[in-house]
Amino acid sequence: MENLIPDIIVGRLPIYLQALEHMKSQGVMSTSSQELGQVIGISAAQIRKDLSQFGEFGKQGKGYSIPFLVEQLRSILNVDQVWDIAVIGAGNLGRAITHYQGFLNHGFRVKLVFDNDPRCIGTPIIDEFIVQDMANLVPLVQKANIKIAMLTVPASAAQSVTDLLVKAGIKAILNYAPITLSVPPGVHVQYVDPVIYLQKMTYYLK
Amino acid sequence: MENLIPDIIVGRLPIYLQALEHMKSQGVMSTSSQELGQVIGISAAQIRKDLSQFGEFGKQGKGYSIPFLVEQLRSILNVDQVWDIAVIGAGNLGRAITHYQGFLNHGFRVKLVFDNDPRCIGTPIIDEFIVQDMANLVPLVQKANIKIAMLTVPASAAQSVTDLLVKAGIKAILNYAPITLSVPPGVHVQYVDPVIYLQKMTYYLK
DNA sequence: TAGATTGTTAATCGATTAACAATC
DNA sequence: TAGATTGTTAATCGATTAACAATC
Repeated sequence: MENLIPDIIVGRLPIYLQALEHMKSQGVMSTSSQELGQVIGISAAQIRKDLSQFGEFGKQGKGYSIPFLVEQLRSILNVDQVWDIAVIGAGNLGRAITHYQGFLNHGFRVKLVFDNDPRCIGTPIIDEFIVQDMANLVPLVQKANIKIAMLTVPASAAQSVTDLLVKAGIKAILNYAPITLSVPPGVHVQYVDPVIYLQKMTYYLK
Repeated sequence: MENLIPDIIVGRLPIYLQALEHMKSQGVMSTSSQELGQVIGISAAQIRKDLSQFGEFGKQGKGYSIPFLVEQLRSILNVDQVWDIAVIGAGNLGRAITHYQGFLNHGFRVKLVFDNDPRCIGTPIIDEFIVQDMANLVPLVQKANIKIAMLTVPASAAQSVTDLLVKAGIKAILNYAPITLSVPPGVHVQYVDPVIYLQKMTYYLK
């Protein structure tokens, strides 16, 4: 039987991975839960508890091998492979995402870009990226076997586009639109509307 | 004495506000905790409990007046005013953010944009937006009395730029760079690195 | 009035922290 | 070996849910 890991723990794993990859790129070969916790602002006990859900990755008295733990976390998070992504909406944000180099080497690659604006369809974003007609979204996403989408369309279009994405077999949506999406069970959504995060901070200001 | 509200509750208020503003724009004048919860996927009990931290905004048997609750939430979140924002990094993402219309009417306005690339400094992003030299960040942010920054620089520059922002009096940072920032107490940081959110979802895929 | 829905209390559930034996 | 740090257990802390009297 599958051991069910709380979502809140899963959400911390990418943060651990990010910090460990940074240390690794600096040539640091090992760390402790204490040191890692200091860097990312999480208690050492919590890091050890979280990791213990997945195995025993450390050595008493020694801490953790960074290359080993990076490898383990990549495997746990399924980013020891490359996931193709469809970007929906070729406005300023969609194009910025398509240009972003930060996905490479972290498990992701933008493969298709869609828009419904005729002035935009067929134009190149970079060399190989031609903006596709949203009307062809379902067959093209299905054919490319893409499971992840990034949604950068206006709020007014977001739900209807989401319905298309679900129809096309998309299982994970990173949503930049300022609206809560309705999706069937088994489809994951993460919200990254900047306004939500800014308003969370202005509560504490003034 | 100030009543201390848990951060997790504060984080839900902008979601309530977003949904209520959407309903309001549709001409809906009132709602219940049940209905609102359905829309955003949060239990009715939790919504009532959260709101009760700040006052009594509903009427038994009737629910909540949407215009009234919107007004109250805006006031609680301090977005019944307009906050000027400094965007740091005039790359693809920084420029996309500067163009984004979604801040207007939600409490925010991009006021200054900075970069350190000489080929970029002095060029206009839109009519009134000239990219400013990062070397002038501290005095310009101080003079404009800006308290909120959005950080779109590479990870390698993020911490040193953050130190400048803190020096300039910035109290809230929305960080797109893939790195945990170190800030003094009283400075708030929210993380919106897309890779973190994508990796959180790929855990559940395949 | 009768029905609906709030605000709040108490019970449940889940997450974090502290502490330490095991051991590298 | 002595010191350091893990993995894990038990205790604490906090968040969510269920239930219902109050009342519009």
